[in-house]
Amino acid sequence: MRIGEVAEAVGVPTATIRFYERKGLLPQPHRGPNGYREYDNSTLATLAFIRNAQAAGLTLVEIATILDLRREGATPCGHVQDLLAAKLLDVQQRQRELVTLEAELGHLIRLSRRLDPADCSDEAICHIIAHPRSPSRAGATVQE
Amino acid sequence: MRIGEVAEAVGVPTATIRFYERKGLLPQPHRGPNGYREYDNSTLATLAFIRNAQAAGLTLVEIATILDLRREGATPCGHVQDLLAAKLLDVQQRQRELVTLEAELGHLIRLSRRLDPADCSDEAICHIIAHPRSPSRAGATVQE
DNA sequence: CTTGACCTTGTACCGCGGTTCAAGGTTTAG
DNA sequence: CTAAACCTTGAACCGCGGTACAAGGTCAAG
Repeated sequence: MRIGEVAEAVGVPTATIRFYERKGLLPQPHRGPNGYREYDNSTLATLAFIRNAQAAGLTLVEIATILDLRREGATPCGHVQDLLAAKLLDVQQRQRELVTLEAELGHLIRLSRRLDPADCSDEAICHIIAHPRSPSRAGATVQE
Repeated sequence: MRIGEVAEAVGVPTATIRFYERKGLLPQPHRGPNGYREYDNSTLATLAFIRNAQAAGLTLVEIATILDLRREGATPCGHVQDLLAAKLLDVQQRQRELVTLEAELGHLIRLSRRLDPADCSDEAICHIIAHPRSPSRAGATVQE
């Protein structure tokens, strides 16, 4: 198969397939006499795997480590278990941060309904914001 | 005050202060005879505002729109209310995505305890992954 | 023989929020 | 006088996951 057919079959742009190749997610494919990349069905399987792994929240670098293990002949299942467990912790941590942020936003929105814009001083820029809840107590800085 | 003192007082690198200036978050400051930036207390207030707004999950571009309104002489409170309301929806949407992802990860991890690595075929790469839950039903693609 | 669809490569660009580096000028303490 | 600590500018770089563009080669249909 040529790259366009693979792209069509998997629903991914050809540029993305070349990008994955550069990143080591896909092996260097055979080349036809014209220099065109030639793929077989295993490439479709790998691309499908990448999609599923992405859906599980894994990064391309993490996915690459799995594919590398497989190419070395190992069974990457143990490594995958580790990655998934770590990812679950990440996701739960992120959830906690978002819950904190949600509470903060709710707090500010409720506050904004009590405040009169006429009272908003120039120096405060906007008096709705500038009401940090728990100044240093409930740590967990959030970056979105 | 010079940039280093401001940085010290607010707890932000000097490079970040110049970066904010380039992005329009801070106005062009007065310059001393040596070309050094000269700041007054209003800059400290603006930087504190930026920190609080970031803690509320606002992006620098969003914060800039607030500061711009204030510099035009307007009271940005209404705009801030809109931003916070939109941000709350974003956060809640993201939470839903993370709950879905958490469930998916839990599913895969449980699955991995039932599967024997010896059964993992080469072509599947890893049989733990490749079990998409609700193939197209519970939409909400997650990008982390 | 030309047109269009496909392929090749290398390179630059996107948002996001900065950080770091290079090459110089200034000021301050000893 | 000299060294350290400060300041200036412009520019490149980081991770992340691609996307886009330019300039060319190849191939099939009409």
